[in-house]
Amino acid sequence: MVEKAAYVTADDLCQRLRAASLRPTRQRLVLAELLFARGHRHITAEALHGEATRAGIGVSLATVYNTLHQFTAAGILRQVAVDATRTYFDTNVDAHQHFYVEDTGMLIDIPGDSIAVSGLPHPPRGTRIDRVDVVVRISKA
Amino acid sequence: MVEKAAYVTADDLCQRLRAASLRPTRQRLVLAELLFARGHRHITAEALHGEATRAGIGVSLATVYNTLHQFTAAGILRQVAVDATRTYFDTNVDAHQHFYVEDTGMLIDIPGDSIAVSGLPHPPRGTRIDRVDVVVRISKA
DNA sequence: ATCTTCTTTAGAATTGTTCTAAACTGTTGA
DNA sequence: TCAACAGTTTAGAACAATTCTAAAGAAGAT
Ligand SMILES: [Mn+2]
Ligand SMILES: [Mn+2]
Ligand SMILES: [Zn+2]
Ligand SMILES: [Zn+2]
Repeated sequence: MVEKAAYVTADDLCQRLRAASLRPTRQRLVLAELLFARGHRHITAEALHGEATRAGIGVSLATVYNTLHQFTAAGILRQVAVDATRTYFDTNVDAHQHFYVEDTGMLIDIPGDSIAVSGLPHPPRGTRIDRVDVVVRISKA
Repeated sequence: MVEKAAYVTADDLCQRLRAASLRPTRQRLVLAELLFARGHRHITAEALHGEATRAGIGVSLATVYNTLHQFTAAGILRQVAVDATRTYFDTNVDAHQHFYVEDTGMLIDIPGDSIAVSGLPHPPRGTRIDRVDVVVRISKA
């Protein structure tokens, strides 16, 4: 709901990792900084690996995947399923929805309090609702 | 909206293929029958290939993929993106939404007229909305 | 029948992701 | 301070889903 402070210190990130019982290694700090230092992001593993590499920090792709999954398990990231060919990770873990630009593969947040879904039938007996995802697919013109 | 007749004849299927400028080959007819002969289905390429093979008809996996994509282009199938690891094809092309059972990978239709999404912001200028997908993720207990 | 075009297919290739096991690093506490 | 242990990283292999290639086969038109 409330936007995070624009600047996040290395110490902040350290805390966050410790809180998740993750050792603050060089790799995790670099990735955490790329992910969380400036506002929210929607990014794929490959893209994040590219950024780290371009930034001159050696992080293997395996570590990027490990880290993204650990962060997701820790609840500081979430996955968004919009396209069968790539997995997006979202640094915004508040309830919210997405525009998906099919031409470019870009995701745009829709604040959680702007959209309402009504008329949901009961889930099948023996199941409970984990989440309601809304993806608004848009394209040029 | 209206449910299709329970029985679909081979001739029906032929027509449908011709209407899409697709030659009614043995393979396409077999796949069309598996897909459309009895109510609606949500199925992956691999699963459909398995069914065809088990039914004793030789259809290559490449042909299954080709056919599913051709049917999708023709508007008699649509794809559903719920899980990054597999692509589901849906024989129900009317406006409707889904429950997704995360434990089993099963999809369950939610009639289009039961759910309403309100409060959608305008799409970014220069884009138009193609579709609004709602996925209700559910799991056991 | 013949020709043309469309279709099928085996197998290779590609993509995105996960696994393995060995080397390395952070943390702890003697 | 430093060994010892547990947690972490990584290259590379493996895997799963899907697409591509190019050659052989089947359909429709004449
Ligand atoms: Mn994949
Ligand atoms: Mn895939
Ligand atoms: Zn988001
Ligand atoms: Zn459906």
